[in-house]
Amino acid sequence: MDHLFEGLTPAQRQAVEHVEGPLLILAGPGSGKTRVVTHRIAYLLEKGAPAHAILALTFTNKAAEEMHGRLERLAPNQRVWVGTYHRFAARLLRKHASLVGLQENYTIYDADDSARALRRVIARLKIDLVHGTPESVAASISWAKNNLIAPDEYQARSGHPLGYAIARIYPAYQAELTRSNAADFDDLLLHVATILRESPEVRRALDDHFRFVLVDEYQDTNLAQYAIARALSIDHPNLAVTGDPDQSIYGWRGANLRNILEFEKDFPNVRVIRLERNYRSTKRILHVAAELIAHNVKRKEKDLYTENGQGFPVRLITYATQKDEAQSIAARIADEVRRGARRPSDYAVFYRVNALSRAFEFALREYGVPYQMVRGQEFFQRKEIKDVLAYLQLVNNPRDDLALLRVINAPPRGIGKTTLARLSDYAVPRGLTLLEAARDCRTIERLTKRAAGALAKFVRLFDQLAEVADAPVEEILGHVLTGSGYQKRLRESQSEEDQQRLENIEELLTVAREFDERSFGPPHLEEFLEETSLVGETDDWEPQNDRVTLMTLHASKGLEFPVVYLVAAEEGLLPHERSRDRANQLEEERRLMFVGITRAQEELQISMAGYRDFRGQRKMTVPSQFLMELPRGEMEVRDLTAATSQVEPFYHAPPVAPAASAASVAAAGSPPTASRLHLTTAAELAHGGPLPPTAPDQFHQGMVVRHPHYGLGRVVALSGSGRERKATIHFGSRVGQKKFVIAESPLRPVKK
DNA sequence: ATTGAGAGTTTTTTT
DNA sequence: AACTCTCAAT
Repeated sequence: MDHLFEGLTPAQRQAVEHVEGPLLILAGPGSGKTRVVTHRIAYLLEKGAPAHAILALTFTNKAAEEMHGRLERLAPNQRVWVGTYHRFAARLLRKHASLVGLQENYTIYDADDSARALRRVIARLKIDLVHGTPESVAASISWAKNNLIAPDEYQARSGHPLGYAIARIYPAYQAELTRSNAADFDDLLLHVATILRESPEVRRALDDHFRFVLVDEYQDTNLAQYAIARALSIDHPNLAVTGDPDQSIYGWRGANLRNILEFEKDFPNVRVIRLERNYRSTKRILHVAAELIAHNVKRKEKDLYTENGQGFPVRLITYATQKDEAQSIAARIADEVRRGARRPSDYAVFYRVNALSRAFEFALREYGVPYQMVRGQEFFQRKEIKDVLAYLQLVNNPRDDLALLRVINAPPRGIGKTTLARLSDYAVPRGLTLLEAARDCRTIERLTKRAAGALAKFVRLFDQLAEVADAPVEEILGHVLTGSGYQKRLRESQSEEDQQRLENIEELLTVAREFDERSFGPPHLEEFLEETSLVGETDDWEPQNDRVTLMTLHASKGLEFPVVYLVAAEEGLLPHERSRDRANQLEEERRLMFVGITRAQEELQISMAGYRDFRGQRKMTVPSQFLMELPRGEMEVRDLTAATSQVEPFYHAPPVAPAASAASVAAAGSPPTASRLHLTTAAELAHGGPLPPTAPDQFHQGMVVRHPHYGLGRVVALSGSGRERKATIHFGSRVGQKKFVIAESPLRPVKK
């Protein structure tokens, strides 16, 4: 057990040894918090706590993975539940869906889906949002949900012009979700909190099951999340939370600082441990951070200190233009890497908004420096991916009207606006889903013959897909792609864009295949869908990739890098213009900058540009007010407004890194493609032994193959792995579909 | 019903 | 600048 305490300070050790009762760990940046938490879990396990009794909740997938990885090294193969709040809630909701009027196969709507649903509701209610947009309504509803205000409890606050509209829209929106058997992100938390409040048996059982609950980034907890953690810690109040009020940057999502500032009131006998020693940064960096954050009024004073060296002065640089800023940074990185002083992965560039990444991507590519951009969601947000996933969603949950609307005319089937309006007019008064209504298409008088025919055909497609709903996900996906004609349409298209879409769909097939391989027992469609809606692309960020990291300040939380470039420290961006009016929002922006600064281990550069291009316009900038709050004595301040850098690219990326071409933009932005494909192949080689005469991996979704007896056919769907890999082939209408185990079949790919 | 052109708008941050 | 939405032409 000693290995768990090795190298820990007394304070850290106390935290690790704490077993029973509430615990609050106030951990400054770089104070070894994750280490303490994982060691404590390992300690609990060694003390005999069963793994399933431990629940660790994080805020982001990235944090969950980090924790899980470290835990795996300390205590291998222990099945401790480590995951995000949303994932945990999604699982619980699966089990107890009926308590809140849902079925276990409910669909999770992402922000985009819920915006669509909301727009439909607003249109149906014929509400004219005089002083507002659907987005602002969505924000208000989200706020209400995060604060556990149910649809019927929502009261228009005086002075809120949208209030009355929202008081009408919110219940209707919620009814729409329930009717569609769907939950939005906020619902996952709200529903679970409701279940825990209204069903004492369930609450007690879960409280009893999860004896030890840990919450990371507690300062970012909103009321719904707080209610969940609290409800699980009543009979067994072993709730341990870690957090740092100075790093609370999710106020806009309903995070309530109160939760951490008053934890001690909620749990009177709480043990408070402060971790104030910083192991990460140099003295100078830490000092700059401390000076900045001291300007916040609403905070608990904290003494950050470090035994690390002074380090280099923090650089504060003003460039002439955005282009100069990006180019000099790229040039400097390229130079240091070329000289062997550092590796690309030592560097990170942080910006306030994603839109700023472009200039840096461009410059880094120009200098041949490999980079990876951490960007939320992206992959799963793409049109073609959402379309294809919507088919799966509909198969999984036929009540999902939104999914139906998305796919019913993608690819075009001649089912347009008018037909859908008529269908909806038929469905709504009868309480039918759109799919059910479509089944009645022959009896709906107002529909044209043509429309009815198209609908009937779609229903037939759905029924065919429903038949394979229990197959491995990759196989279902295959049937979707062929059956719907989606893949065919893209394949026949001439446009470059559609070819890219095809590749993205290939990628989705790979994701599905990996999911199938990873599952214990038969893969479950609904689990796949849960995973894809709750996991952003962010999670593909690989620290071991030797690339420069580009990310938003928000995404940087919890990470550390030897060299940090914090760019675009300008008024309107940092602090962002939308947070200037309210004092506490301004403080949150300051905390955001604090988070960014404290990611740096050895070197930090903060920069701004005199001019910045934004939305096509070039505008003169104003330095961030935060810059005035930094201690100039520690810093090297330079104004390069007059200078313009003119350096040739000289560093050339190693072969693994993408070359500078149009295609590599995507590759650099979304590393998964190559690595995923590669990993799958390797795994299969290990798994399947010597390869059969026909390598299963030669077969791809949609390709043409030859069978000695049946002749030419096309691959409809694939599933399984290694020797087990099976292919469903369509040989034309006379023969129909046949399924083969590839390794034992005489099938051969046909070269084009 | 579908497509294409023009107008208008935009995301701050994430699950 | 890039994206979405609306409206008119096919």
